[in-house]
Amino acid sequence: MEDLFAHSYPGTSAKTLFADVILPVPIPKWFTYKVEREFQDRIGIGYRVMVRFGNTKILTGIVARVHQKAPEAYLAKPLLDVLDDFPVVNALQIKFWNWMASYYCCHIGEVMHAALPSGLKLSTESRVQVHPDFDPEAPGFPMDERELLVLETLAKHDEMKVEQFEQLLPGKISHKIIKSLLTKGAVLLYESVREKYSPKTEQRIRLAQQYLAEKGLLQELFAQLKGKQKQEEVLLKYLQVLPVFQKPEQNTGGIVKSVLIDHGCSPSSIDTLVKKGILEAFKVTISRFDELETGQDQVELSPLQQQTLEEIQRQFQEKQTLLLQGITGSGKTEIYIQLIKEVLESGSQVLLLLPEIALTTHLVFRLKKVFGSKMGVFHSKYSDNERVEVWQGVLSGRFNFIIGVRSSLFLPFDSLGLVIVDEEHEPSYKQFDPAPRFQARDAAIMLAWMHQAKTLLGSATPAFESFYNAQTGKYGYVSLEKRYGNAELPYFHLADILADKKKNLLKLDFTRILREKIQEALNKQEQVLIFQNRRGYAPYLSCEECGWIPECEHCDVSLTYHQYQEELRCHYCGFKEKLPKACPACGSHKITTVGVGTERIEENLSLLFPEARIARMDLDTTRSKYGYQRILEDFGAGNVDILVGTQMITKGLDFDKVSLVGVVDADRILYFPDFRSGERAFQQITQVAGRAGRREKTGDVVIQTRRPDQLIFRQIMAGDYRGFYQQELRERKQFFYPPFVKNIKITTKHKDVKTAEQAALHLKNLLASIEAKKILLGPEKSLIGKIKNLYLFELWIKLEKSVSVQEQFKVQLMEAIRTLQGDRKFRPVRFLIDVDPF
DNA sequence: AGCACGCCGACT
DNA sequence: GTCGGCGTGCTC
Repeated sequence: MEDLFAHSYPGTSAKTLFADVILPVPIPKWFTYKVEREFQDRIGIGYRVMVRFGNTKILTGIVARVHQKAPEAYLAKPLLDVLDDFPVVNALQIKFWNWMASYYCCHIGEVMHAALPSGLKLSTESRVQVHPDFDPEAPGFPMDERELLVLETLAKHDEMKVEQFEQLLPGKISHKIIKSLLTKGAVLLYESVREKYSPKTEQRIRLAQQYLAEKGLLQELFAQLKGKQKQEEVLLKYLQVLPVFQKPEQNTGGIVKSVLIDHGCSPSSIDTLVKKGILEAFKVTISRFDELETGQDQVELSPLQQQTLEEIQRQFQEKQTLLLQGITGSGKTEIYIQLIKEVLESGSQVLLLLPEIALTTHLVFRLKKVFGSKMGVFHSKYSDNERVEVWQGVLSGRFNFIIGVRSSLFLPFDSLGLVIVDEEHEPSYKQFDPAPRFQARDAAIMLAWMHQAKTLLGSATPAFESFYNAQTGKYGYVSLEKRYGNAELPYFHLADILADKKKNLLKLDFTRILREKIQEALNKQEQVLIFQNRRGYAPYLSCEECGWIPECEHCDVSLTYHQYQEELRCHYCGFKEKLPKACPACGSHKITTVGVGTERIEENLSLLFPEARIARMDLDTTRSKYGYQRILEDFGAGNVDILVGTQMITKGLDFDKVSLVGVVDADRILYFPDFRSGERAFQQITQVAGRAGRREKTGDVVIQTRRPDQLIFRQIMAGDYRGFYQQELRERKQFFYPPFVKNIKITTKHKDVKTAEQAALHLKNLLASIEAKKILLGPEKSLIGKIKNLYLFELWIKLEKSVSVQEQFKVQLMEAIRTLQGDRKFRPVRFLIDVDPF
């Protein structure tokens, strides 16, 4: 009987509901909470809920499942609250999170943490208040001075955050005092929750209704205001901007207050009129993004582009994923636009992933012109509020096309039709830290698959894995390269650093040929790009007498010299130190800089070419939200002759006047202790070289190296990606590197060297017994052996390329780590797992 | 991960 | 004696 009743009124079901909640904690579990009656008919998958976790913490979680099965092993706690009227996360996303957690060996809570903009995560603060029943006069417990101090301070405010007491009393003592006051019943401790997201509002002004109804009143009013010139002015201005008597309905929306002020009205007079009840002030919620009309920008495809587009469409019929190889400036953008248009017209959503630094370029403006306000941009420099608005925009359907960085994979899409990953070879698609350490390109393919959508990977110099997958037929492949000749390839010059040095021709790190080419370009008023992949002034300092090098106290790295602040800094833990006047080892004053950073190159250039206008673009000069854009605009406008920069200059520059590109130190890219260094050198040098010469002009590229005889340079110069690929592939096969094996890197972290190493060694032994074709390497001290006083050891696993083997292996790997952590000796050791590491 | 609880050294 | 170190266990 009861059940029948429950069926007809689901909200009053007699059965208790339970919710499995994902919480942002690294525990490989879902947590089951009881759903109280009041929440039963407004809960479901993807709702945010507030729960008590442990004794004190209050957390925001996401509901992953609602069911009726009470947990057997424990008593479920009740949900404290359901935060939304509609789900903010959909079931597909939860599926995606689960995949990511299992593929990248992390906890779903960590994925959730990365996925939700923090504006959607509630923060709780512990607050303290004087207990309402507390009587300070009552003879009760004796209070000591510190307790009285806290009570006194508290009495002045009606409530305080726990952290505020830390200023009053040093750190941890305040905790104790509050605790003792709590047991004495003098104070009340509670968690207060606040929504972090706040909508943007705008102050508006309108005419009070009564004046609108009766015209006579207004005339009277003007008579009254005679002599009050400023106020009269405001009113006149208002009527001028908004002719409310012709169109009374327009008064409701009023005018933006700042617009009136911009028209020369005095803010105080406006306020006075509002106080008198003549004008009304009100607030409206507005979007943080400009509403743009969908542009009418027409895209014309060239015959080659049209042909390529058709080929892409043809291959998409058979393949889910497709690699489009096309050199920069070959017209990929127009093809993207056409594809996106078609998918949007069919009613599906589109996601275009870009590496972070490519996101502020003309490409975005171009797309904005075409797709207008239906396109959302998701930036890493966006504020939290802006991110929440993009999230909500996808949820509400306001945006059906998103262009964004790797984390835009997590936006709440419900019907993706196409995902494009541009510059798919870019290393910035891989997240290093913290978990989930995912590769956005690969995750995008999985996400697309879950949506039954297509993925298009675009690059001029594809990642080896992608090209391999295309070669083996796993992906489709379309090329957008000119077939005959390489008319667009610039003239390459290899400059031998050592040879010039011997002949005394190397001046301030510049070879003769590069100096001459720069001078030539300057004479012709053409622009120059100088590429140096190291920011700062100099990597490190060294004593000329004894060779002493300043090192960080907490990390196993040398300190970087920052000229501007005259200090030495650790890039790993933030440790700072004033520049020593004398060498602490031998007392010598001859401390010199070793190595070259962008700052130093900039300085050298200004010495070599005093008449040139030089700018620098690296992490340090582009930190602000629009810093990058400003430098690019300046360069584009021709206000700069020479632009020095890191990898950033390989992106987004598309200027006709660049006739010369210089690579200061190619060896730095080439000799990186990493199996991908060759690949990366090929990609980076090709990319930056591609900036030289456009359209009708052929540019020059000068590559400075100590080893000009290397094969890779000839391949770069010939634009021979395939040749390079073939040769490199043979090496990868021979030495068991991806794409022939699956790499997993495990890093152990502990304050004691021995323990860190032993943990890795024990893990290796446990893994050795797992049945799978594999190679185990290490443990070896990490490249940077110590960070923040924790020692790091690495274990590399090369696993056979079989999905089922990998899945099993990962499960057993997690088990092995759990076993190890059962050993008290290894309990405090942290194990970081990196699947497909770089 | 955080956080509380609990058992040991170095100070008023 | 207390304070505060950090090893240990737990979170629905």
